[in-house]
Amino acid sequence: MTDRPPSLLYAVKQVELAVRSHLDDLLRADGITALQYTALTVLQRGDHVTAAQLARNSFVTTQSTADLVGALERRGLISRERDTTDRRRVHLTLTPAGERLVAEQATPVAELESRMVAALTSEQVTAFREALNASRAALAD
Amino acid sequence: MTDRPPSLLYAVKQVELAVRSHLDDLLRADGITALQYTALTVLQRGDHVTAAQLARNSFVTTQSTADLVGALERRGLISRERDTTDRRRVHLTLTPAGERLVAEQATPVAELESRMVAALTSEQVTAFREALNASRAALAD
DNA sequence: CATATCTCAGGGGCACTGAGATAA
DNA sequence: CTTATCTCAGTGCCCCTGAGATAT
Repeated sequence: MTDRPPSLLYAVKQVELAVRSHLDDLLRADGITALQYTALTVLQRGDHVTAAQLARNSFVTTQSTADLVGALERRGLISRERDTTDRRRVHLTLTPAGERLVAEQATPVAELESRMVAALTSEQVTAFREALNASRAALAD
Repeated sequence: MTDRPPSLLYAVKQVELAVRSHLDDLLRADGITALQYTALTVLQRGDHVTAAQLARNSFVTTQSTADLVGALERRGLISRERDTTDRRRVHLTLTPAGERLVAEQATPVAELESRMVAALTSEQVTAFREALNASRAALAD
């Protein structure tokens, strides 16, 4: 009976759990979760995102993102605006408070990432990033 | 304004979301979640695991794993046994039904993993695994 | 009519805090 | 007395299915 290595799927999950745990610690004072923070950074990178796009991008249903969006709106971190040309769509935008929160956390979050890959060379980090991107692309329908 | 690459933390989360989505599809017929399946594979690899060990290994509190363990016990997939020498501990073991479920899913899950890294060479897969392990180790307290 | 987006209603899983019982 | 493990109670987030309204 040879000892198989633990699966890559398990390793990915383990890293994600560790990241979430540390992110939740950083964000506890702001009263938001790691997932909510991630959504804010997505909105910061590209404006005029809708809830449906957020859902497709995260492999979940539109309904699931409704909770997320609702929580962020209640906290005044994002605003919702009906598209004037396609009135089914509701665009999400960071409020000034949302922008501020993301800006304030940028440094601590970057430090967390640096700590995560501290044992790797910059070439290894590049390869790591490419492996993650390839994995994500391969599993996207 | 240079366009920073999306963070590694985000890339890890994206891959985890994709994996979970596919795992949930595979496991829906069995009535368990991706996280519950992961717990079963941990128990398969090493017996005599306790809920507290499971919690520490997953960066969550003991209370959080209580729900998980309870759900798996209600489904008859694991059994709980009080340690005779240290009677605070409760060891978790796969039942025959639990063993069977993990065995039946081993092939589909391995195929999912193969699909994920199909675009990578075996050397790149090895490097990927090592980067994941290093990341996990760096974030473990 | 078919498709896309969003919403409402209900339910289960997962994680937290806080508090307590038991045992080492 | 201190520490570790487990349990109970309560809360909120996340995600699902199913159904429906609205717009393209």
